[in-house]
This record gives sequence, structure tokens and C-alpha cells, in this order.
Amino acid sequence: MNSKTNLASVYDPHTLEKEVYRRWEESDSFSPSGDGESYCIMIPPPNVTGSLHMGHAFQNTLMDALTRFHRMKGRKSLWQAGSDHAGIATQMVVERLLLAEGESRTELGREKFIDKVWEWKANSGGTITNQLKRLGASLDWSRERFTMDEDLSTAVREVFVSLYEEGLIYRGKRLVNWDPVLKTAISDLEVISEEEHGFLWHFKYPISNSSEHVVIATTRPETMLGDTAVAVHPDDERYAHLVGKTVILPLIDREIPIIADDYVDSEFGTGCVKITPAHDFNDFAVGERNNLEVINVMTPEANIDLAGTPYHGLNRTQARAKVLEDLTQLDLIDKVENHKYKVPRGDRTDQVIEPFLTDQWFVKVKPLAEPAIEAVKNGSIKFVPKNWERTYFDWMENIEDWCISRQIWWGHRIPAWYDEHGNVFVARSEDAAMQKAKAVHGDIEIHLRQDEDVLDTWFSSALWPFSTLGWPKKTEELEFFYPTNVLVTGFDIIFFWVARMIMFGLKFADDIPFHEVYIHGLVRDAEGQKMSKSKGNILDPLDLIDGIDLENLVAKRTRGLMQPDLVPKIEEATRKQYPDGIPAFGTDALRFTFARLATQGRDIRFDLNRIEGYRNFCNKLWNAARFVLMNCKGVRPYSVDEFQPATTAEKWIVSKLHETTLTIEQSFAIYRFDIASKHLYEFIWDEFCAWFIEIAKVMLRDESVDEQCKNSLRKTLLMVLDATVRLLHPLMPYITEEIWRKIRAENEDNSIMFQDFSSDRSQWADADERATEEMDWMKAVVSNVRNIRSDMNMKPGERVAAYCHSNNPKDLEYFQNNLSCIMELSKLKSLEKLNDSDIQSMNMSNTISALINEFRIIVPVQEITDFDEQIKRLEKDIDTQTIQIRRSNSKLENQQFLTKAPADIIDKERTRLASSQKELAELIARREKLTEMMIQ
RNA sequence: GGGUGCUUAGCUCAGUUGGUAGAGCGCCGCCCUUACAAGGCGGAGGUGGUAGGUUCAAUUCCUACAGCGCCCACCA
Repeated sequence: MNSKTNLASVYDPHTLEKEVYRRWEESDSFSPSGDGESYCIMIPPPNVTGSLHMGHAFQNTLMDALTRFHRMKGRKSLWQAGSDHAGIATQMVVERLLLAEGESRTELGREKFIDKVWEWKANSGGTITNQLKRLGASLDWSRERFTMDEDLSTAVREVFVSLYEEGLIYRGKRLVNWDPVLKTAISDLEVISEEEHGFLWHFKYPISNSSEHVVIATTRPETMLGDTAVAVHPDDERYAHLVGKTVILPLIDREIPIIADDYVDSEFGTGCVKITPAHDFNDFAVGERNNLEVINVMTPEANIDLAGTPYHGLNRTQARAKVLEDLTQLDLIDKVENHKYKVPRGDRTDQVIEPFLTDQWFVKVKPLAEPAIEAVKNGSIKFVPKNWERTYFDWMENIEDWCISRQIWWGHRIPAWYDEHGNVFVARSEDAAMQKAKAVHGDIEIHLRQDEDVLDTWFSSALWPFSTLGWPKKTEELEFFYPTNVLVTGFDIIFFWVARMIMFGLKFADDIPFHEVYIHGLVRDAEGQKMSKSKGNILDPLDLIDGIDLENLVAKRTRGLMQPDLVPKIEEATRKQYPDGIPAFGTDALRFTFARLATQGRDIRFDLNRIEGYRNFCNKLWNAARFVLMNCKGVRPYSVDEFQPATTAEKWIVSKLHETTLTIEQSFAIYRFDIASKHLYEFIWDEFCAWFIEIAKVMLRDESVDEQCKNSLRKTLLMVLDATVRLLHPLMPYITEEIWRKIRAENEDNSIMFQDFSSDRSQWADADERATEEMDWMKAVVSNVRNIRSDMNMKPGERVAAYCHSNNPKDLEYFQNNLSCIMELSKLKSLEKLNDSDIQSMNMSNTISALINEFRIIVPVQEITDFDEQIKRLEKDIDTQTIQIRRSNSKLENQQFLTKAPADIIDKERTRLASSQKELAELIARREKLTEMMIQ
């Protein structure tokens, strides 16, 4: 019996959490159940190569809280699990592993390499999903999906073919962002441009048949090998006479025209620009306008590809050096200036990206973007916080076609087949392509070759909200859960993912993919730095849950660094910051910390002090539960109907509970996890523990309190604890499950996960005003006595006698009702009520008194040693009140204020003035008293 | 260059229809009181980035400026 109803004496999250999660999983608690309205969240599928970082932990805590909240509210809830094949990232990981074993991707060949990737996925791909379980994530694992699953691949082909047939996917030779290390095209979004130091070189290009030359400026000397024109602004009078003439391109001796084009900024450099259409996006556009030749001078590796020249085979750096050297020899360098400019680098490789002319597949995005813009404009989809909508519009309204082909192997292969003549057949399968081919060629033998490229990973991600639910099949799940309720994600993938899901959802699933988009901030370290491996400031959420010793932490932070020379610095910083490693805080504390920090529109700084505080909060709750369970043995869990609070304190705590419940429900509805967690914390710690339990202790111990009343108290203790853990469950699933199961120990198999989040207790709110007034009065009396005690340096345990006086009937009633609580909570030996004549005759020297409304409480004191300090403190309070009175007076004397301010504000000001005056009188009296005592 | 966010107690941050400010941690003092020292009680600490404006009244609305940050953009 005891083991069943008692909680372990020490809060130990570690064993508790594993056991609880195991039970949930075994009882299949995460699948949608019940017959309520649908609630659905799609997990942003983590990369299959990933491991859980703080961002994931934060984001998934919020999603889990939402899912649990709505599940408890009775909705049939699905949190869809799954992961993303992450084309480039995964290919790089597996390639690196192969390399370590002495194998290479190219030697292995496409088929075998892909087999290797699947093999790797089977062995190591589940890391992050297992880590999510440690977070308490109630994802429906039975529905777990992978973007390369057969069903999802079918969806990808379906979408591709449909778009192609509609003319919204096309293939073409375009200048694209080319990563020369990966040797693939990447999208605009995958290019990160950062300002770097460089030079602006001024070259002299000789004018044909003339001794003159023009001076052009460039940051990329090596691309001059591919120049096909020099351009000036049409209105630039300095060069007007040159337009139409030609220059001889140095080193190559190619004759190229001088043209006029608006693109040129006359103010910049010399006002003459070299035009290299094959290696610059702007120049490409200029070339198209002016019918310039497009000369590619680079290989896919970004080496110079000019057979017969001395530059052939040189890489970019070498080529630049040689071009500069050769031009110097020819005295064609006019000058060199320092120059800051933006260098585009690939987000995966950090290598300089080249504009490169290749055949690629593109999505024509504008027609898709229009309805997607409209969906947000008309409020069908709401961003939270709303200001992200502007970011969304800015991008969507200026959207460029999306390059979706990638020259890698791991991914969805493009469903396009070519015959020997270069005809392309886009179809859902090779057979279907063959049929299309035969329709063209007749029934002859045709050899089809599938396109080598795969699709951008984000292409399949864009389908995630409906492909995971079975689309293109019309499944029940699709019907029931789509559109989903909310997407929880970071601002960094609004363009990559959110926008594309909206476009594709509207296009193919005939509806928006989600009603709301909750954008959360970035998790940074305690100093506000972005967490990154190379900074060595990464916190692993699992280390916060389980704890980690210093040596392991150092090892973890310094292992596998891209720049090994950073090791000593990182080690030193880590040893300094965590001399004792990181203690175990437990999942609930971590989750609560995230919730508490999740303020809107702001990044969050993760500070260990914060999580420690919330670990303490878990401990507080744990011990409060222990107290309740210990004192309520044999008390049957109440039902709402039979609940009838007997005492004022009960009425008060129940109305507080009701108030808290409402706040939390409202907060969840607007994604204010910070507000919800704040109110939970305050209710539990400052109301339930600090006052109600303390009152209950007094009354349960008080022999004059009858048994019926005590039983009512016990029921209320249990009832409030029960209700509280349910309110807390979405944020702290483990500890609340454990406590709740002890409360409801009669039913082993049940889980808090499926209990009502809150019952309708609105009828209890009626009790609150009276009860709250009385409780506030009692708290004020106790606080005042405590204050006097502390000021007078009385020992906390020392019982003192006290007296009180009031002629107000209400005070006297409250006094009667709360006598034992006041005495116990303020550690009084006695509390004698004085009448008017007692007060008159009483020797008030050596006493300190306080006034609560009209209720005066008088505490005799001895042995005051620090009069000066006490008087100084009083004088400060006197000053404060004096200033307040002056301020109130000046307001109340201001005719403008009296005529223009609303009546309630004026009343409030009058009340404030009155209470300040009363307070001031008290303070002055106390000061007089002290002065008097000091003189004695 | 365009956009956007932030600037409130030592630190990290709250403050939703304008009525002069709160929390956690830290700090100071007293306590191991039978749920909890991962605790209890009490306390100190803020000219709300700067300068104007609107208003009886501004942390809250408007303008300008400063500092920090982020996003977007084709200036060689």
C-alpha cells in the first residue's frame, strides 16, 4: 500500500523518465485516439544525418506541449513523425565514411553507393528519433515516414509529372549557382554571401587600331579570359565615342565589342565594365540583351578550360595569379585598390560558388506563388508572430524560378527519360515513359536513359504535410487531418520550406497545409552566441537531461573539429565555464525552461542558472506531492460533483486554480508558452505551496478543527494537486504522470495523457471574491508580523506574544476565522485581542505595531541592537511615501487631471493618497517609537 | 541599399487596448521548523538607450538619432 501511494523520497528524474516513456510506448499512447475533432502537427523532419541539438529540443518541446494539450482537451491528435533524406548532407556523410575505408563514391558507382547509403541509414539513421524519445515526445512512431519511402517517392513523381505537364517544370540551359566541390547546382537559398576583403584590379584593355585603351575594374581577374565585351553606360559622355568600337582582349587576343548598357554604373570604378556572360549573373543578362557570345572558360571543378593557352588546367587561385602576372608583364594593370565585396559560398562546403552554365530543371514559381500569397493575405494562414508575414510577402512577391535539379546521387531521381535523339519523356515510371516514347517513334525498339540528376531535397519536403498522410491516395488520414493545425518552425526555413509547402499544398492537396505558422527564435548560449561546433559552445540537450562530467564534456566538444587548432581554446573555455561538468537536470526541467524562455519574436539565451531553477521547481512539486499523498492516505479521489470546499482557504485556492486554468488555456491558444509556464510556476510555488499547504498543515494539526473539516481539506489538497499536474502535464510530462498515477493508484493502466486538461469548474469561481479578500487579509497580517520579527532580529523559531486591536467587525470576523493560522504562520506564542481601554492603558513602549486596514497588530520587542539601521530604513520608507503623497496631491490639485482623466483613475489616485498618508503616519509613529526606545 | 528585431534591477528577460515597473538567477541578513537546504522567512537594487513630439498623464503612441543583431539585394 505504501509503495503504491508514496512517492520516492528524492526526486530522481533519471529512472522515472525512462520508465514512464517505456510505459507510454508499450501502451501505444501516441496514436490518434478518441472521436474528437482533429488536431495535427507535422514534425519538421529532421535530417536523417542529424543528432539532437538545442534547436530541435526547443522546437519539439513546443510541439509536444501543443499535442499533449490538445490531446487532453479531447481532440484526436496526431503528431506526425519522420525524417528527411537530406540529399547533399547525407551523401557527404556517407562519402566521408567510405573515404575512411579507402573507398570512393565514384569507384563504387551509383547503384552500389546508394545501397551503401541505405545501409548507413538502417544502422545510424535512427539517432535523432531515439533522442526525441528522451525528450518525452509523443510523436506517433507507428506512422513514422522517411522522405525516400516508396509512398513519398510516388508523391514526388506525381507532383513532378503534373507540374511538367502543366508547363510549370521546364528544363533549360541557364546560369546557375555551381558548387565546384560537390559539382552540383544549388539553389539561390543555399548560397551564403558574406563580405570579405579583396581587391579591385583596374586593367587596361587596348582599343583596336589605336594606341588608346579603356580601363575596366574587376574583383575576379581570372574571368577576363571569358570576356566577350566591355560595357559603358549609354549616357556616359566620356566613353560615347568608343561605343561600337572594339578592344583586343589581352592574353587571349580576342577582339570584343564596346557596348552601351544601362546596367553599368558610371559612378563606380572607371565606368567601364568587362562583360563575362558565362561567369556572372549580371553579365549573362547583359549578354542576352546585346547578343554577346557566351564563352565558358571553366570546368565543373572550376579549373580553367582553355586548351592551347597557358591557363588551361589551372585552378581559380592559380589562374588569377598567372593572369595578374602576365598582365603586369604587359604593363596592363592600371592600379589595384583594396576592396570589400560579397563572396558567395555554398552553405554545405563553404567554397566559393561559380555561376555556371548548365542544363538544369526549374520550377516556374510565379503561378504557384500567387495563391500562396493570397492564402496569407486573406488570413487563411496566420503567422505567429505576425511580422513574419511581411518577410514572406517580400520574398514571394519577388520570387525567382527554383532550380530543382542536383548533380548528386542520393535523392529522388528526376522522372525524365531521354531517347537517343535527345527527346525527353517525363513520366511516372520508366514504362510510362516508354509508352510516351513509342507514341512518338512508333512501336520500334527504343533505348531510354533516365536523367542522372536528383531533385533538391526541399522538393520532397514541400509535400510533407500531405505525402505523409498518404497523398496521392485519398486516405482517411488525409481527409481527417489535412489541413494540419500549426507548423512550428524557425524563421530560417520560411523560404526553404514553409513557402513551398504552402504553394504545393494549395496546388496538389487543394488546401492550405496548416492554419498557423508559429515561428520561434534561435537558441543561443548564455552569452548570446550562436551555438556551433567550431565555437565550442554547443550544449547537448541530452547532457542537460542526464548530466555529463567535465572530461567527457571536453572530449565531446573537441572531437572531430574542422579546425583542430581550436582545441586548446575550446578546452580552456569549457573547463573554466563548467569546472564540475554539467549536473543532471532531467527532461521536465529542460522542457519547462524552454517553455519559460519561449517569448515571442526573440532569440533565447540558454543559461544553466535558469534550468537549475526549474529543476528546483520540479523538486518543489515533487515534495508538495509527497506531502499531499502522505496526508491524504485513504482519501478517495474526489469527483467534481461531490467536491464542496468547507473552509475559506479551500475556496480561495480553488478559485486561484480556476483563474490559473483559464490563463493557461488562453496562453496555449496564442502560443504563449512563457505565460503559461509562468502562471503554473507562480500558482504552484507562491500560492499552493507557500500558503495553502502551510495553512493545511496548521489546520490538520489543530485539535479544535473537526474531522469533517479536515477531510474536506484533504480532499481539496488532493483535488488541487490532481488538477495542477494535469495543467502542467503538456510542459512536464514525466513528473506529472508519476504524481498523477500515485493519486489515482487504483487504476494501474491509466495515464494522465488522456485525462481532461481541465474540468468546468466555473461554479467555483463564485467563491473567490470573499475568500480572496479574507485570505489577502490573513496573508497581510502574517507578512507584517514576519516583517517586524525580521526587522527586530528575532530568531525564526522563537515564539513571541502579540496583541491586536480593531473595531471593524470584518477584521474581528477574519481574526476569529484565522487565529490559529496567523499564530502558527507568524510563530506567535499568543495573540490577545485588546479592547479600546486595554489599548489606552497599555504600555506601548518596547512594542512595534503594524496596521492592516483597521486591524492593528502589536509585537513587544526586546534587545534591539541596531536602532540606527532600523531608523535609517524607516526614514527611507518615509521618504518614499512622502514623495508619493506629493505626487498624488499635485495630480489631484491639477484641474486638467480632474476634468480629463476617467473617474476610476481619479478614485484610484485618491485611494492611493489616503493609503500613503496612513502608511506614512504608521512609519512616523514607528520611528518615534524606536527613537524613544533608543533613548531609554 | 531595402527591410526587420532589440536597447527595462548586477545578469537573463516579462509587462496586449497610455495611469510612473515585475519575475528568475545573483547579492545581503536570519534559520537544517517533522513535503522540500534543489528549502523557509525577510531585505537591498531601476532618472525604463538618447533627444524631441502628442496627452491631464508615456516604459507603453509618433518622429529623429545612437548602439547591437538578423534577413534580403546584381553594383563590376
